[in-house]
Amino acid sequence: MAVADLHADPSRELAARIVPLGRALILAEMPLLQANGLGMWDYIVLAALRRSAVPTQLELARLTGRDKTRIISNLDDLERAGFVSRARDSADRRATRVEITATGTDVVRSCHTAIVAMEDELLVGVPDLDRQAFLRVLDALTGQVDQINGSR
Amino acid sequence: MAVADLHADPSRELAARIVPLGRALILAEMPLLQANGLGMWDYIVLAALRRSAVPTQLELARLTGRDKTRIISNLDDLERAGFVSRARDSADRRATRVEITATGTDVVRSCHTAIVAMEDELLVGVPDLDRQAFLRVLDALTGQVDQINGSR
DNA sequence: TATTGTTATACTCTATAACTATA
DNA sequence: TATAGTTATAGAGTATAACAATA
Repeated sequence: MAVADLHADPSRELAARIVPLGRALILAEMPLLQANGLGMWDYIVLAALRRSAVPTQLELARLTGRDKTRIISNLDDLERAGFVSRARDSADRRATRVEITATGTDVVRSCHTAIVAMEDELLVGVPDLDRQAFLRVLDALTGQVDQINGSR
Repeated sequence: MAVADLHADPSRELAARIVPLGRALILAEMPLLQANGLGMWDYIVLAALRRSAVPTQLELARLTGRDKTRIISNLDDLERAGFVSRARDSADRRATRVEITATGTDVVRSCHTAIVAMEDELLVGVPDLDRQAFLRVLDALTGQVDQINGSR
């Protein structure tokens, strides 16, 4: 079977189609992030902080799916770069409040714009109705499979 | 923002939707594979062998995206379990020809059936036209993004 | 005693280099 | 000299355990 036919093979399962696509998308995003001095996890963390203020560092780790011990080095880097600020919570002095800075917001917005532009380029030949159906099914699948795996 | 809204957020990029879905799908497949005594890579290798006879071990590694050094332990396991057979190529005695056995075919078919059934369950509420559009866009995206990343 | 952030440790996965036997 | 398969080593990524400060 030719490589070109491989993806269109109806016998291939969803995971066999979706996982390689995810890998390829990340690969395509990498240079866009690196141009802004960010690693993938840096961007994920910054994007989460931009979407909504996150109470504590632990909550941020949970929200981004990153381990609480692994998110530390990311926050160290981001703080050193001036993209986030950390401060002890005055109410609960065990907790650390993380906030995105103005420059951090600029950087994450710049990355987001570049990524969306790249993705629009990918979808240039796809009809609008197909795009909408794609996103619909994508969200439906995510909801279903998260439910199976214990909702996480 | 509530967790349920997170996936439907139109500001989230494709990768941020697709990668977690891929992870979740693999997680959902795991128990089905383990029930047949297979790991994920075992299944990927067996499935590739079932799809088409692969000339050599190296070719098999390239086709499945596995490192040529890492596929060895998988083939060792699969051979020990009687799911594949290995034999030196008589024409080029450096090369090893790998073939799937009858029991290997049974096992991979059993896994495939279970996985497809699981996925059908996931898509139970999705209209046929949406499914078709989903797969269309999925294949289109894969083609585009592979092209960007050097077609591999 | 439990929890937040942190550090240290171990374990998995992967990539690279080096070895053998063939060509 | 180059290639297929193998082994050994080192690196990155992850999870687990243990610790200090606070509740």
